[in-house]
Amino acid sequence: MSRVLAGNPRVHAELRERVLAAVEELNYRPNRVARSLRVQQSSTIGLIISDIQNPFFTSVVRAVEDVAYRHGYSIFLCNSDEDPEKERLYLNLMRDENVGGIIVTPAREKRAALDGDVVAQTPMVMLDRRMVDVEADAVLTDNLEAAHRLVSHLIANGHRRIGAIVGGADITTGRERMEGYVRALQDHGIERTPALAIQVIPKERNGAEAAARLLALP
Amino acid sequence: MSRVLAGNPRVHAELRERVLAAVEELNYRPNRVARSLRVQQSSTIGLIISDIQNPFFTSVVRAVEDVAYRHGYSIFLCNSDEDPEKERLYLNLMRDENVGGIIVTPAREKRAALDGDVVAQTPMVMLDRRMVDVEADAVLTDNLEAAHRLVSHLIANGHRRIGAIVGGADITTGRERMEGYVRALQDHGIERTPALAIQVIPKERNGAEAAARLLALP
DNA sequence: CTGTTAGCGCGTTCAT
DNA sequence: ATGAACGCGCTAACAG
Repeated sequence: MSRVLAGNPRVHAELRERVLAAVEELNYRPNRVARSLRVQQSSTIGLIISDIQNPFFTSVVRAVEDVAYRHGYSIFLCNSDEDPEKERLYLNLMRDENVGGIIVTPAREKRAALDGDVVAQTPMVMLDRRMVDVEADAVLTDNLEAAHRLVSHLIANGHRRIGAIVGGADITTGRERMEGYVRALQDHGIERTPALAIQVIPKERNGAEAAARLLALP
Repeated sequence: MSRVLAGNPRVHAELRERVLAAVEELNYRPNRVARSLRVQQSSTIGLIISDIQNPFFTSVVRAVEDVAYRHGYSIFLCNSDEDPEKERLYLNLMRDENVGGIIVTPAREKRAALDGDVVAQTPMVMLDRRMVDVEADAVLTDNLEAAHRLVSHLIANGHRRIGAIVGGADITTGRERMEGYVRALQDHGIERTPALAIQVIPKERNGAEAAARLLALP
């Protein structure tokens, strides 16, 4: 039976027919949990997102789910909510669930210590941000360059008093974008006003508060 | 060992210590797949959403994930993308994964036939929309009443030419809201202009197109 | 080509 | 209070 459903070619047509008939008759469905236990792997990808309400991450989720679906995989979604402790818990959980792989947008650059070595046991890819102390592939944008160009563009248009709201210094994106901002100002000989640059944990609410603070400046 | 970790009280303190020490030493982690196979249940909730990029559903996902987390459950997320066939596949998948329960926002009122009876085998709750041919609890809003009040409000403010863009007639929300719209017009003796009421599958793109059509009307 | 068997890692039951 | 054995449903290996 296993062989028939697995598409093993070395089975007689007649036997295959009989098995398929029985499958139909009993509307049998293979138990994925048992299968997963047996092969020590599951057709599931753990997706640990740092903020499920952030539209950027939403489109990530959508895209990942999309190609996973096309390949017969499904998604174990976790929302770390920018909380390293929750992230750690979920990372361990994914390992314990035998997922085929993990995609994570790390909440911080330094990861909290993991129970055992999740990374060694489960394929993992980082997205949008990195954990600096973990050896794994990552898909990233060049935040420094992007921020630098952004600020340079404003300067070219005659602006001199330029603010910035970016992620915390302990998140790749925040650190790099801040660096791009600072360098662009330097490169154009503009003096920095520290109060104009704010770093927050990247949630909508924090950004709004920071913006309000900037706008209230004299 | 199993007894210790399960918190079974009938085990000697000294033995418990020894077990705990070993657990620590080997940093042992229970295998959730094996557990799930054994108890025929998992601490996982299947969440089948009809459009992951819709901010309404995003907040649903967030909320569900939140309370699941607090109870030690995690989320198996699926995006049916308003496609009944994908929904059917995922419903079956959730059953095959032995999830503890399913939350679904149905893509259509009439569900496609399910392989076997998923509903009989797995607790299920419908959210925002119903499947009319499935016996299960549902958490809903009163769409008819809401649409009725909305339109009545516009009428009270002097408007007479009122358009509507709602979900398809084969989705609970679409059907009910349309009914509220129609009734409100009737109740205030306003003649319906059929071209003003459009029903589409509720995706951002469809809504934008419909709006453009409405605005192009003479 | 096909039937049988072992074992994945648990929780539970049956004996102590 | 604890150890031993069984079986959840599957796949892979082994034997015919």
